[in-house]
Amino acid sequence: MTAAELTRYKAQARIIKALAHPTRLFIVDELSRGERCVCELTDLIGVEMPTVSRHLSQLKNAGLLEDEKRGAQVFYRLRVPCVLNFFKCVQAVQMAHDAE
Amino acid sequence: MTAAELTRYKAQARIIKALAHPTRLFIVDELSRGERCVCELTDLIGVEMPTVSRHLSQLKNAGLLEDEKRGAQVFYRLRVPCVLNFFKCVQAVQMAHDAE
DNA sequence: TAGCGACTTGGCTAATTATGCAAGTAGCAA
DNA sequence: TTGCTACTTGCATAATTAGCCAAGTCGCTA
Repeated sequence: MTAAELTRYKAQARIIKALAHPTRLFIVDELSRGERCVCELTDLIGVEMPTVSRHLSQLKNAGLLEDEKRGAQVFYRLRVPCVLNFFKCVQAVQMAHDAE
Repeated sequence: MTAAELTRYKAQARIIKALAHPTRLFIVDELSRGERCVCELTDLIGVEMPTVSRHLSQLKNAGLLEDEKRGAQVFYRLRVPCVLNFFKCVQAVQMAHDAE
């Protein structure tokens, strides 16, 4: 693997890693139905708000979400809808695996 | 998040996590061009064989690869081609992010 | 301007992950 | 059966990640 390839794969891994957590998958799934503020997501998920906030930052830093402050609240939304295709493929993997 | 949802997201996260590493992305990319034995991948990647072997196990346990022993060698191949679509979407994320 | 609610960040700890070296297994060939 | 090559697994360590509580910021409203 060349240094250039390594750099490229690291950048890709960072994006995929942002999705590689149950809570963050839940967030993406929820945001596929429209924007949500941090407090709404916190209620839905059931962990402390600081934890949710960090998950959201991670997704945002990876380029998957964008945020908008409106008054005291911060709303997050999906930036790149194609990530939802991941779910379909993951299901295909699961079915192939279960049927082994 | 209900207990059932949590279980589902955990299972999905495990599969996505298997892809969330530069070396493992390289492996998937390489295997998209055909099966490879552990020694070939080891040469290409440039880390110790035990490390490559563990990355391969992780991908296999997630249901992404299958292996076949032929003589002293073990050949790995992609099991679910749709994971290659991930790369396209990841590129879309990167472009959207860079253009921000 | 004082106080409140919504959010982010700092600091810490526990858990997970990545990697290397060493040791073990399995197939083949002398 | 001895030895060699290909691979996996054990064990230890370093690095990363996830979570909580506490403290800080920012916008609104009394």
